[in-house]
Amino acid sequence: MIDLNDLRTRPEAYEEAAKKKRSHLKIADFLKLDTERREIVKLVEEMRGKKNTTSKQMPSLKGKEKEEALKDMKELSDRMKSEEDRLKEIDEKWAMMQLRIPGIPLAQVPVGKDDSENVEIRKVGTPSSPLGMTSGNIKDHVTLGEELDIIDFPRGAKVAGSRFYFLKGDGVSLELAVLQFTLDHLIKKGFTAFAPPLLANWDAMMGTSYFPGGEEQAYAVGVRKEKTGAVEADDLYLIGTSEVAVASYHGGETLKFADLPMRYCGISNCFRREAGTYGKDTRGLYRVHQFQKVEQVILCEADADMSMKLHKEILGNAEEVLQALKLPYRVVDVCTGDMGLGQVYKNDIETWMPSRNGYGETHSCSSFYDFQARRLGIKYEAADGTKKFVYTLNNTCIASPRILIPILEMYQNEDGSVTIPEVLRPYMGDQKKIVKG
RNA sequence: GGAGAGAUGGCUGAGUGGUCGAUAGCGCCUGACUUGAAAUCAGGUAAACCCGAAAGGGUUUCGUGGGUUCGAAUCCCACUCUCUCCGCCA
Repeated sequence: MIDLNDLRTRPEAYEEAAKKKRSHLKIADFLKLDTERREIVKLVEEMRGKKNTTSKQMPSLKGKEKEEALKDMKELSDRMKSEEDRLKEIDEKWAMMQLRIPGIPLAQVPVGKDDSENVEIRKVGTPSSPLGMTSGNIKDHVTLGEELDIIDFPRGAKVAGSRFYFLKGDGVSLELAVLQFTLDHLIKKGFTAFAPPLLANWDAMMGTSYFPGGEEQAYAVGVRKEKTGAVEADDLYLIGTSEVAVASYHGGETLKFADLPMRYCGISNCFRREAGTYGKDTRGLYRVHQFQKVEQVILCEADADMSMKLHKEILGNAEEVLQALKLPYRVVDVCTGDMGLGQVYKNDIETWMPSRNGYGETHSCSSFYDFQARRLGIKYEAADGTKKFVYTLNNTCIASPRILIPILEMYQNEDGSVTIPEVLRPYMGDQKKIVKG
């Protein structure tokens, strides 16, 4: 899991990271438990050693000798049981606590409490009114979607509840077009595409560091019985991103150095409960329970420079898609308070959305160093023969329907029609516009 | 969903209560022979963690989790996965 040697060497760095990431975990508490655990481990191992030694002699013993040995062993066995139970108890606590120890943000990451303190690092394109509009009669995507009969919110709510929707007719084609365009873009760049399982187990959710902590954001199928590990039903979770499945793909494996970096992308439906967001972004396609996403996932050697190089690469891939769609956007450095537990560096891309009269988050690019790899157990054999944990990164390449917001709104025309972005037309039978009727 | 078979080291495959981390073969490494290679022969060859400067020592691991036992790869229970047959099905 966490690099314990590193943690023991410089606990203050982790303490600071926890503070910056607004975690309540006290590293000192963990270290105290860690020390306690090591003492018990030592004790238990000594007892086991003694047991093993005697046990090996047992077959050669006879008569009185054997009887005495049996008596001793019985006694030792009883004492061991209670110590082993104590160890098991502490081990569980220790492991859960360890899962909450953060990755240390890079020095350049701005310190801040939440997304309001993210720092803009560049702006591409100029925020503007929709391209085909001269009047101020600008419609938002909800109105456009309704009038063009390509998005249906009321019926989505009827069938599944709030934050669900139907895409319909050209709305479906537009979504598939933008996904296919993006996927092709990545495949051309040498990415291997995955259509992963949409359900994942606890290990995958934990390994990618969504669990523990994010349980209430995931739809669960089946219930895990505490402790026994037995399952009530299926014990699976609907993934919130294909990253969960794709990053876990090589879980427990040792990779060949020559195969690194691995450039993977996943296309999948994504499911999020969005608990705790009541009343936030309730209108439209911005925050919905189910969406589709093309996600980039990178596994690379344990090298900071290589990781940063790839971070920029996958950030660039996403920017290229937005540029091809001719949508204005900006890139921000995400501050410490808005980062996930394991992330060491993170950029968001925010795309201009006229209805919000502002930028809205559409992409999220994260570097994890070995944080996920340690949880997932993904190693590689370095040139010198030693085994190291890989570094992982991921970034959205496109997420729909959220990206349909700027597309519909920026490409709307005076007559209420929507022009289809040129790069998407080949994926829609050269259709140029979405019109009423 | 029903019936059955199985899961052991990089691979194949032995092992049904004790000196078994585990026979054997393949593969791989080292050495000998050879101008070189092949073949042959000899030796070696799992991982994680802990203690140690090192040499070395210890613990754990035979699908996973429980249990029985002084002692479990081996016996019992549950689960997971794979394969075969039947049923159902996009």
